[in-house]
Amino acid sequence: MQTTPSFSPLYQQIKALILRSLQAGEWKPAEAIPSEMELATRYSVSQGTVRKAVDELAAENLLMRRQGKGTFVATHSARHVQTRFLRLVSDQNNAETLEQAERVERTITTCNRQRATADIAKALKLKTGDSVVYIQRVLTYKNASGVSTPTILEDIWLAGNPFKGLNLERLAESKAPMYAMFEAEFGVNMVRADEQIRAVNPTQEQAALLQVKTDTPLLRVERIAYTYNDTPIEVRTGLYRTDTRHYRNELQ
Amino acid sequence: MQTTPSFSPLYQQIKALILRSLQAGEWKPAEAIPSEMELATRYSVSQGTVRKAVDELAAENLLMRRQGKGTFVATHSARHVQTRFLRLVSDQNNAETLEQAERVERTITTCNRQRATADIAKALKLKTGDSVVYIQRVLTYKNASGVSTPTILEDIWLAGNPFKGLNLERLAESKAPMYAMFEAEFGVNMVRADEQIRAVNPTQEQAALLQVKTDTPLLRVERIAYTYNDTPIEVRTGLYRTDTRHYRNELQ
DNA sequence: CAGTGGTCTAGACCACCAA
DNA sequence: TGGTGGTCTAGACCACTGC
Repeated sequence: MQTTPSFSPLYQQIKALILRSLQAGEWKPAEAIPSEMELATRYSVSQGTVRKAVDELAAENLLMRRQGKGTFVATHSARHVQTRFLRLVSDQNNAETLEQAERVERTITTCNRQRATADIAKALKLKTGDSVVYIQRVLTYKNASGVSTPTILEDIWLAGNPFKGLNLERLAESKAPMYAMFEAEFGVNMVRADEQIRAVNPTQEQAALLQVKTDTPLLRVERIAYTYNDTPIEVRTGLYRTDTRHYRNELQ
Repeated sequence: MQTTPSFSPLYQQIKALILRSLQAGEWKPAEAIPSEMELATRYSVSQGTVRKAVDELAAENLLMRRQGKGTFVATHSARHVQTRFLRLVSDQNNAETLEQAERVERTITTCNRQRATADIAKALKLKTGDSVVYIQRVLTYKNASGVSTPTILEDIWLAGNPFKGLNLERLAESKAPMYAMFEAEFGVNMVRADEQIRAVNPTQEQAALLQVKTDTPLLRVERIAYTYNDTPIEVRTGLYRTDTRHYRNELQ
């Protein structure tokens, strides 16, 4: 054992190897990866070393462990993690709301291919003018009384290359959350995101889409989302109404 | 070894014992706790079991490990963790800004003892009418050109009991961040917090204190902060100007 | 140099799951 | 029943710190 080519702990090297396999798509989302013993023999290390590598990947939400069953590649399709990246929740955040799976309607208002502006290109680590997919959509929540409230307006820019063939039709016919669809249809797994939050007023057009007045304070949430290896792949600007909902955060 | 009175992993029991010692103040913030070997003999378990318990406490930011030196009780006084609970950062978030330690001026506008309202009491797990300390303050940032901008307005309610003797003078004379002072003077260590974020407009009074117009959109950040064992001990409502700063968040 | 945390191993046993 | 992850141990060695 103990190959140590460059100097880093063995388990970090194993972690990098597993990461590479994930990235290469050797194991797809929701599939099981080989057992700890198999990985140990494959990499010629002890089970404990594999365990530590897998522990870290599980802590970063790239893998999911299930005792007695195996270790699985994280997926956005699993029921309880669909809202992993959506921090806007109802003010009466009761079990009820979670049970009812929050009837959300997604309306795509725009979907086309564009040339990246300097800002977008920089955030996605592309060159200005490179092809990107632009999407605008509105999320509308329906409460128990049947009242519909447009609540979230999103402008989304996706790196063009990984999303060849994405268009309005394919978006519209997908009923799954967007990240679950990206994963299933394009093999793009969102793993991490940074957000910057500000309070703003909407423009005329934005106000119309959210059915609010232009002097309504809204949250503007600017997100950059990453796949494996810190590769930025999506820029997303969300406008959130916070009259009956709030952005929740836990500080540790 | 292997006592297992109730059923939970040994390392969880060890973790609970260490937590109890922290809570009881056996080891003060910034002090070293006993070495892993000492703890192992003290609790009659192997070093590996202690290690796993300490690992989890370190992951939760209750302990800090330093190779070759020891394991230390987390503190809000340490230079690089002073802003652990303040997520509002400059838009040009460069090294410079961090270096310069962001000249902040804290102005206490109010400090008195009050009877808890129903809302505050509930959040702090007290009874309506119990004694609480109320503080209002303004944080003003000074940039390199010497321009001062009042940026954060905070209303703070503290559980009365742990903060006996806290008054305007003691607050005013403390130059350290508030949580560092709480820790040093009252033995209260903030460990975790939940925040709810909305976009709002300020009232007349709030607008005056932040030197903005009443139609300026602001972030309202409602925080409940906890000590050991998930005991709520502070309710804090912040109003943040986001014209040159933003609330940053990392999603995983 | 001695003492601390960090890594790695090998092996035992437990808890959970499915067939 | 056999396979999976989860716990626990004992011992070896490494890397960092400070005297």
